[in-house]
Amino acid sequence: MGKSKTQSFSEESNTLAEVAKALSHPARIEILKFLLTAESCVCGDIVSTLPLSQSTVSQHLKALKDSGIVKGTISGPNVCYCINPIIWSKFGNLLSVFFNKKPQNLICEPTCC
Amino acid sequence: MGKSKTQSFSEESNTLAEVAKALSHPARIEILKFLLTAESCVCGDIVSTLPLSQSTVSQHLKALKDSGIVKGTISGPNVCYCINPIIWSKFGNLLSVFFNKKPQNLICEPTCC
DNA sequence: AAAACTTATCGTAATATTGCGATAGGTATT
DNA sequence: AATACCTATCGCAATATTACGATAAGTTTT
Repeated sequence: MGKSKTQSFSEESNTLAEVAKALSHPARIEILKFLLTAESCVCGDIVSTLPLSQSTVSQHLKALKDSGIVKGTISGPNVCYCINPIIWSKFGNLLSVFFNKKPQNLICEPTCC
Repeated sequence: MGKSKTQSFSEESNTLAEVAKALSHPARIEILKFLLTAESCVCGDIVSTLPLSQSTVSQHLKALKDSGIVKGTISGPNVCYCINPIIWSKFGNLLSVFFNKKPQNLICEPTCC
C-alpha cells in the first residue's frame, strides 16, 4: 500500500513521530535555526537564505506551520513567521522525555549487543 | 524533482534532519520504546508487538539500524536488536542542544507573533 | 538430508514527499 | 486604476516511503 497505518499505533508514538517528521528535512531545520536567531521573521528573508525556490520554501513553511511549531502573521505585504514558544518547549520536552529513558539491554548480556 | 538537495545545507542541519527522519514513523518509535523496556531483543518478538507484517517491520528495523540508533546481532537462529547507547545519547544531545535554544522573536514585538 | 523455523531481501503497488514554474490573490505604491 | 511586490497554491514530474506477499538464505531440529 504505502499508506501509514497511523490508527494502529499509540497516540504517544504518533505524536512523537509527527514531531520528528516536522524536523525531518534539512531545509526545515535551517528555517528554524534562522528564526531562532531572530534576525528576521519575514518570509522573503527566509527564502533568500535557502537554496530553494520560493514555492518550495513556502511548502516547508506550511509543513512547519501545520505541525504548530511555527506561526505566520500577515504584516502588510509580508508574512512574518515566528516560532511558537509554547509548542517549541512542548516538542523539546517530548523528545527530552523520550531520550531520557536510558536503554538497559539487561536481557542481552553477555551474549549479544 | 523530488530529490532532496542534501548537499546544499549545512552538515549540522543534515544530521539533525536524519536523526528526525529515523524517528518519523510511529512503528519505529514503538520499536524503540519496546527495546527501551528491554523486555526482549529478539526480532520475532518485535514483529509480534506491531500490527505490521514481518517484512515491513524488517524494513523499519533496517532504517533504525542504518541511522545507527539500533544494532543487530545474530544469535543462533534469531537476531537480537538492541539500542546503541552511545548513539542514543548522541541523538538525545543533538536534539537537546537544538531545543535548548530558546526562541526570542525580539524583532517582531509588538506587531507580529 | 529433510523439515521447521527465523529473518532479509526482492518485486510490486499505493501513497507521500520534494522541487519547480506558473499563476492566483493579496497589499502597497504610483 | 494600474503597476509592482509578496506569498500561497496549483499542476506536474521525479523520487522516497510504506506496506505486503513471496522467496531466499540462514540456523536449528528431526
